[in-house]
Amino acid sequence: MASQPLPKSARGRPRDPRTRVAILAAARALLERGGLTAVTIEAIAQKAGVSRPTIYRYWSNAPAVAMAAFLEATGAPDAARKAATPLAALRAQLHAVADAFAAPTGRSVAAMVAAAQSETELAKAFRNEFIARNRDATRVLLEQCIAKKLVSSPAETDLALDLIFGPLFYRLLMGHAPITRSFVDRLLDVVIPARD
Amino acid sequence: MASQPLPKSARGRPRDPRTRVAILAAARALLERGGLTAVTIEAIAQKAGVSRPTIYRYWSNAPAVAMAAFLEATGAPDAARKAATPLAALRAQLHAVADAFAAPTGRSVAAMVAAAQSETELAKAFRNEFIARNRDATRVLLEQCIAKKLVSSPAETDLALDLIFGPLFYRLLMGHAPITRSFVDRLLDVVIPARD
DNA sequence: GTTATATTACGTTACGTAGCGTAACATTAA
DNA sequence: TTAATGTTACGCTACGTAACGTAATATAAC
Repeated sequence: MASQPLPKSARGRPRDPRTRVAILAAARALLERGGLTAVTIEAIAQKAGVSRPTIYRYWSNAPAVAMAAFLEATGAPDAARKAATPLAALRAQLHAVADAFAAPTGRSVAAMVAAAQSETELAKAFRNEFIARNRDATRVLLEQCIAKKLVSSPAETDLALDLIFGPLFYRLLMGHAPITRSFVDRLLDVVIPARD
Repeated sequence: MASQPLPKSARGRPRDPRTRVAILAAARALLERGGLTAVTIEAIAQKAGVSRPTIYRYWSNAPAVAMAAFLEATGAPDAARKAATPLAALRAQLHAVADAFAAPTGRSVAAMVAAAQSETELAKAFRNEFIARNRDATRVLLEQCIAKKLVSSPAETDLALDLIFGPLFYRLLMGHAPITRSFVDRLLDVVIPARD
């Protein structure tokens, strides 16, 4: 009897899950230390104890690996959970963003923004994952604030998001001024002044 | 009488001014078409009709040439000259920025922001020239508006500048929404609401 | 003035290196 | 038997530099 061909994923030698993990961990470490230019296939291979061709069997090029590593290391924002009010939650979440941007992670974020400028696929992945994640989480909190009339509601939520995240990324990328929690507070004072 | 040694620039064969011009023009053209990755020393050399070593005698690497070409092509902002009031001038200048960011020039700006992430020297040059130029020009107009009480004065001018340029760069780099004149207008409505 | 000489710009050629992306083949795990 | 992985080996692009010769200009010596 001719047996049905098994699905690809079940035939042959399975991928060693440690391979993927090792590659991403190596890429992440290289990214944080030396920026995007340090993330070469050769360096990843050596650091991860994996052969170069194997990496190409997972991703198409070095920036793609870097992006995957970055996105996997960057979970959904969750700093706002134990806040009492939506406004406090919003503030807490943006403080967390400021902290991350000011820390070494910030350099990785900047590197990914830079990488996304030259490759469409990377740009799409970055926008749909990292940017959207932060924007959406903030949008939810912002709309809760509006619904509960905790703030003078801004004309448009999307505009407000640009007014909040724009300056944060601007400082991150230009480096003309530090990214602090008080900077976030002053931004919020302008964009969504507390009611009364 | 032992004559003083002449300044370096007066001895020997003078540089052919066309060399520098040709290199920068070639770099600029390559930058606008193919982004930063297209600006290689080899491509510049070929397009400019100049040898590779000659380029290295002027600049240390390809991104440095690209930055020089970009900065030379980007003069000081001047769109605000024939405006009637400081507020109109401010608006006109920022409309010009929006137009530039929405045009092919915008891609060059984004490419330079990206390049500035990996090299300190480039970052400094970019910040001190391009960013400072735009910021300073806008600051002057903004302070005129405040002095004449045309707007509700923002708490800090620098914060206002971040709130204006931040979202513009944010949209340029992320590409999640278009950069239009009405976007500028809505930004200004929030950051410096017109008085009364 | 005319002629040497120093100095600098530029081209040509060549070199070694890094990193890329791919192909061929052997080995290993299911 | 099938597919994952390692090993090795290519060819390619671009880099950055070095060596050499020549062109252009200024200064100095006569």
